[in-house]
Amino acid sequence: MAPAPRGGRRTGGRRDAAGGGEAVRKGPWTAEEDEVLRQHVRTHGPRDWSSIRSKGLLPRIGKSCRLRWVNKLRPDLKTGCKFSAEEERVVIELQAQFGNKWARIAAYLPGRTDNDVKNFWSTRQKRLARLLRAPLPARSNQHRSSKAKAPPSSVESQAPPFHQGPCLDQASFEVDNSLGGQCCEVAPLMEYQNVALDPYDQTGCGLLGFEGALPLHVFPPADGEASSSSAARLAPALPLDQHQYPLLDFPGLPKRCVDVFSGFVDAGAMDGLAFQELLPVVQPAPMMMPFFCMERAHNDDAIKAEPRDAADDFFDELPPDLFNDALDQLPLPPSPSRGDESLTCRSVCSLDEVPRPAAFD
DNA sequence: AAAGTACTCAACCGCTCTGAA
DNA sequence: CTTCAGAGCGGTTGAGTACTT
Repeated sequence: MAPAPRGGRRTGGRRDAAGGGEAVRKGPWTAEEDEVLRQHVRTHGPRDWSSIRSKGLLPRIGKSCRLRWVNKLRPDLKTGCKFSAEEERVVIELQAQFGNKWARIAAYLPGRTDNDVKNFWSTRQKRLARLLRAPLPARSNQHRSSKAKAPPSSVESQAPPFHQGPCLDQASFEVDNSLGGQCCEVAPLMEYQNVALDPYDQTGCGLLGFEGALPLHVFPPADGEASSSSAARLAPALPLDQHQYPLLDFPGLPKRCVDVFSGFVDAGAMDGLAFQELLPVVQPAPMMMPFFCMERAHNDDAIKAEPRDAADDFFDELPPDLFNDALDQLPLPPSPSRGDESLTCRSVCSLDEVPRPAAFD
């Protein structure tokens, strides 16, 4: 049953000086208005929104008509169902890739609109902020400037710098001055989120290992591996022996989720979002964030035998090169100058220079 | 049951982009 | 080249609902 129409804000029309004095209606749409709009689209297609008002069909501005169609009336919309875990995963992945380009992200989610994605992300941010018991950060210039004119060729061709994790605006992690004040780039939460959610893992095993306190690299598929998203791997950006390994305390994790001795978390024992949200909370110190080493269980028959869920099928239906494209676009961090690679989170070597953990070979 | 809080989502605003004149 | 209007996008708001205390 469809929920009762929500009360829109600023209901009631007002005079629109630019519209020739005719009252412009705002606020919630009625079923009659929706039908008029549908009829217009049937006749003219989803365009000429302004003509709806100019022809006297509806006392709504074209902008409002377009929005109503795009967000509510389009026949292919998934209405009334929450984002699935896989949709969440896609959003997180693509948000890390594209930033707050909701329309672009929504293009990868059939039946979802930019508004849906935006609302989902906003809700998620609030939830995370609450979990962190910290207010959302003051809006960064970086995000404010999303509307600022950027060189067109660079905006689309360059993904956000690796260190500019968009999630939470890096809010909750202060610079760790214990590293001599040199580590000025806070490791983006998104990296951890990505790993926690294991967006490349199609095995369903959900095993995530934590081994250190490093940012990650995404490895391209190794030779001979299928050129699919599942071949992507994450690995520490720096040699393990260059870093201290913090003792990790996961007070919030259900005991059954953590194998204390192996250091692996059974992410499958809790839903992805909860696990993901827990991560920032349980980190003892900013730069002591553990990294999570992807454990592709190629050889684990038991894991392979686990039934695939609908989430996996969802990914199967995505264009096979979707994530390859995304990975291809991951910016290569600048090559480090010798000797300072341990100083900053982003001072990591190019992918080719990153040592592949033996576990992946 | 009431009050408070969190969540969802529709719809607005302001701005940028784009193409036609 | 400039102007202008329409389309599109991202940010924000606030009402209604769900959940918790």
